[in-house]
Amino acid sequence: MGASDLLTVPFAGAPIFTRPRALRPTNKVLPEHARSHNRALVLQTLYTAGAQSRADVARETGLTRVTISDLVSELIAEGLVAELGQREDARPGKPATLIDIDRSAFQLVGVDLSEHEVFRGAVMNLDGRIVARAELARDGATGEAAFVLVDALVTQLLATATIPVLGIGVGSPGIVDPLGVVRSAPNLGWSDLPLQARLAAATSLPVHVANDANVAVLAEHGATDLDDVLLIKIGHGVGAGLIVGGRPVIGGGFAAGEIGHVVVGTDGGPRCACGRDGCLEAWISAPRLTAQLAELDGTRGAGASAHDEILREAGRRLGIVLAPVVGALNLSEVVLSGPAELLDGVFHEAAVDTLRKRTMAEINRDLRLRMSEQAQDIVLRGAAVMVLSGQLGVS
Amino acid sequence: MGASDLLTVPFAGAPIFTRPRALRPTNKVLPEHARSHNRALVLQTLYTAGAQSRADVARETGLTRVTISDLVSELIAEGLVAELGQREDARPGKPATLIDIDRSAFQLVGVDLSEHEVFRGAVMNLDGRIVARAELARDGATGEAAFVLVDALVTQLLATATIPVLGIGVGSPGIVDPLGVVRSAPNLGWSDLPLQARLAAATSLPVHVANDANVAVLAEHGATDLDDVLLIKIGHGVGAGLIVGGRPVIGGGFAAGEIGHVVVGTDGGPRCACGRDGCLEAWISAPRLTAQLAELDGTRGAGASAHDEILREAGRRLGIVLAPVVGALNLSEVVLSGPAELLDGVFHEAAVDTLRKRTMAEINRDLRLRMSEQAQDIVLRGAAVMVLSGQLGVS
DNA sequence: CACGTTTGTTAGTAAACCTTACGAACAAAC
DNA sequence: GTTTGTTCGTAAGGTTTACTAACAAACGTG
Repeated sequence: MGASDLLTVPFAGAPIFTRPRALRPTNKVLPEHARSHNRALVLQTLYTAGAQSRADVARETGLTRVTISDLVSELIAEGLVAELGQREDARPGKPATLIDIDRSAFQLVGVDLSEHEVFRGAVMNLDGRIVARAELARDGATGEAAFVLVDALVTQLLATATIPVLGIGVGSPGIVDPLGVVRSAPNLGWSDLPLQARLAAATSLPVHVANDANVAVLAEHGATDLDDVLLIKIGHGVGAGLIVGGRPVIGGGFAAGEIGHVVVGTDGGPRCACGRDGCLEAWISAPRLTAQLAELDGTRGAGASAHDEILREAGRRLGIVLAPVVGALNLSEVVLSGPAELLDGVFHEAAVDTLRKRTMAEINRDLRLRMSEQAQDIVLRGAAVMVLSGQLGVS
Repeated sequence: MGASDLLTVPFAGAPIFTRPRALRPTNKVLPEHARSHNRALVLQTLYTAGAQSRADVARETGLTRVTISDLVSELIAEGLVAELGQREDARPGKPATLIDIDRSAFQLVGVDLSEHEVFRGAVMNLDGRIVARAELARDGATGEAAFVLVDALVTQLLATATIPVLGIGVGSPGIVDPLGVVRSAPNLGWSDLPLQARLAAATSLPVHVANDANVAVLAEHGATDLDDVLLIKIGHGVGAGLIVGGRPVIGGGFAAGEIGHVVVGTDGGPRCACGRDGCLEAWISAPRLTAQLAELDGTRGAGASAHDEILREAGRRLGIVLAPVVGALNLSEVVLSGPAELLDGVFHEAAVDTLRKRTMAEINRDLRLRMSEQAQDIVLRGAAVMVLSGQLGVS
C-alpha cells in the first residue's frame, strides 16, 4: 500500500483550514463518508490514548466492538495499526489484544521557511519526535532560487528517511491559500508560487503548505485541550496563528494572523518599513528589539533597568494590540513564540499586565498568556500535525 | 406531526455555536446521521433557491434523483415540503413537478431582550417576514419579574400565531451559554437563569437562546455570502457578534463579542461605569453620544462642526479597537447596527478611515464596513435564523 | 472446578444510497 | 401525424455500513 492510498477524511480533522464557500466541496454525505470519519476516529483515539484493546476503543468512541474490529482489521491491512500482543495486567475475562498506531510504519517530513537566514527541515516519526534534521543556508536567495533550495532540502530529507514517508508539511512566511499556493511572500520574492503542487509533483507524496504562524499554532493546539488558541510568533516579522472553536482560521483573503502592520496605540511610535508609524512589527520584532538593546549597550552607563524598560514597553504594546482580539473572541489561551531571551521576562510580564488592565477581568478571568514550550521546532512540529491531520484525520 | 418530532441535524447547520470539547456530543457518525444531513441539505437548497423540481435539487446537491425523491416524500409526509403543481415554461421532456418548503406550514417566534426600556417580540413566517408584533414595557423589572415579563410576551405571541410554531428564538443581553442559560446579565439582574429550559417547559416548543449580538449577526450573515462577518451592536451597551469560517464564535467562557469594556488607545478617555478610563462603551455607547450631543446643544453657539467632531472621534475610537481584530482575523465584512442618526454619517466615515489607516491596505483590500440594513428588527430576524438553523438545518 | 466476566468473532438485519431500467410526458424535426 | 430525443419521477435490485444477538475462548474468583 502506498501512502497516497490513504483516504482523506471529510469530518474528523480534514478541514484543516476552512475555505470559502465557493471552494468547498459538495455538502452531501454518503455512508462511506461516515466510515471515513469513524476510521479517523479510531486512529485519533489510538493516537491520543495510546495502546489499548479493540473493546477499549469501542467504549471510547461509542461504536460497537464489531464495528471497531472491522475498522481495525482494515487499518491493520493498510499497515497503519499493529497488534502488540496480549495485555499483561491480571483481570477477569479473556485477555485483551493490545493494538496501537504503528508508530514505526511511517515518518513525516516538516519544513520551516520562516527564518531569515536558513531553511530548516526535519524527519519526524508519527509522535512528532525528530529523528533527523537538515538545513540549508538561504544566502538571500529569492524567487526560483529559493524554491530550488526548498526542493533540495526536501529531497535531502526524503533520502534520510528510513521508512515510508506519510507526507510533507511546509510552513512558509507570507500569504498562503488553502491549495498551498504562496500568494505573496515578499521576503522570499514569491508571488503566486504553487508550492504545494510543485513539491507534490517533485516527490509524488502528499504535501501540505500553510503560513508559518498558522502552522505553528497547530503544534501548540495539540499541547492543550482548548478549542481557542492564539499564537504570536515573533521573529524577523510578527505574525499570528489562530484557532477558534477548534478550527484554524484562515481569513477571507487567506491572510488571517497578519497583524505585524496593525498600528498600536494613539501616540505614534517608531517608523515601520511599510512607511507608517507605530506598527506592531516596528515595536516588537526581534531585530528591532535586539538593535535597541545593542544601541543601549553602546551607551555608557546603561543599566539593567534601561534594558528592562525597552522590553517592558514592547510587551505593553503587544498587550494593547491583543486586548481587542482577546475581548472579541473571548480567548482562553495566548501563546508567545520567539527568542526567549527577549520575550520570557519583563516583556511577558508587561504583556500580561497590559492585557489584564485592558480587558474585563470577570469575563477573561481564565485567560492565560504563556511562552511556548516548543522553542525553535514549533513550525516543524506544527507541520507534522498538519500532515497527520490531513492524511489520517488525527490531531 | 408535532414540531418537536423534527430531527436535529448534526452537520448542516446544527452546530450553531461551537461548544467546548467536553460538552460536545460523541463524534461517531452513523448512516442515519448522514441522512439527517442530506435531509437538511434538501431543505436548505429549497430554502435558498426557492421552488424547483426534484431533479433540480438532485443536480444541485449531487445526490441522485432517487434519493431526493425518497427524502422529499419524507419531508412532504411531515408537512415541511409541498408540491406546487407542474412547471409552466415550455421545454422538452416530461414537465417537472415543482416542490418548495411549505412556507405556510409553520411560523416562528422571535424575542429581543436587548433594549433597555422594552421587551420586543414578533411572529414571523419561514421567510423571516414579520406577521405580528408585540412588546411589553420593562419598567425596570429585573430578576424573576423580568422573566415573568418574557414569559408573558412569549405567551402573547404564541396566541397570535395562526399556524403551528416551529420554535422560539431569544436574543438576550449578557453571557449566554450553549444550553441557553443566561450566565450573567447585570442589566436584567439575571445570573445563571436557565432561560431556554424554563421557556421550553412553559411552551413545549423548541427554544433557542443566545446573546443578542451573536443573534443579530446571524441575520446579517444570511444577507451576505461571506463566511466571516463581524457585527458591532451599539445601543445602551456595545457588543459584537462574530462569525468566522461560517460558524458563530462563542468563546471559551461563552463571552465572545463582549468588547464594550476593552480599553481604547493609549491616551486615557472618559470614565466608564466599570471604573476604568477609556473603555469602548464609555466612548461610543448610544446614551453617551446622545448625552454629549445634548450637552453641546445646551451650549450657546455650538455649530454642526462641533456635533460632527464628537461623532468623528467616537467613530475613530471604534476603528482603533477594530483594527487588531480585523487584522488578526482578516475579516472581509464589518457591520454596524444601532441608531442611524448617530452612526450613519461622520461616525461611519471616521471608523472606515481609521480602520484603513491602521491595517495593511494590501491585505485588507476588500474589507467593507457598512451599516446594517435590518434596522430595529435585526435581533428578531436573527432569532428566526437561529430557529430555522436549529430546527431545520437551514441557514 | 463451576461460575461469572471480558474479549473478539460470526451471522443475520436494518438503513442508506447507489446503479440500472422503465413508463410517462413533452418539444422539435420530419 | 409520426418519429426522435429529452426529461421527470419511480421501481427493483445491489452494495455499504453499522447494528443486535449469539458464542467460543480465556481468564479470575469463590
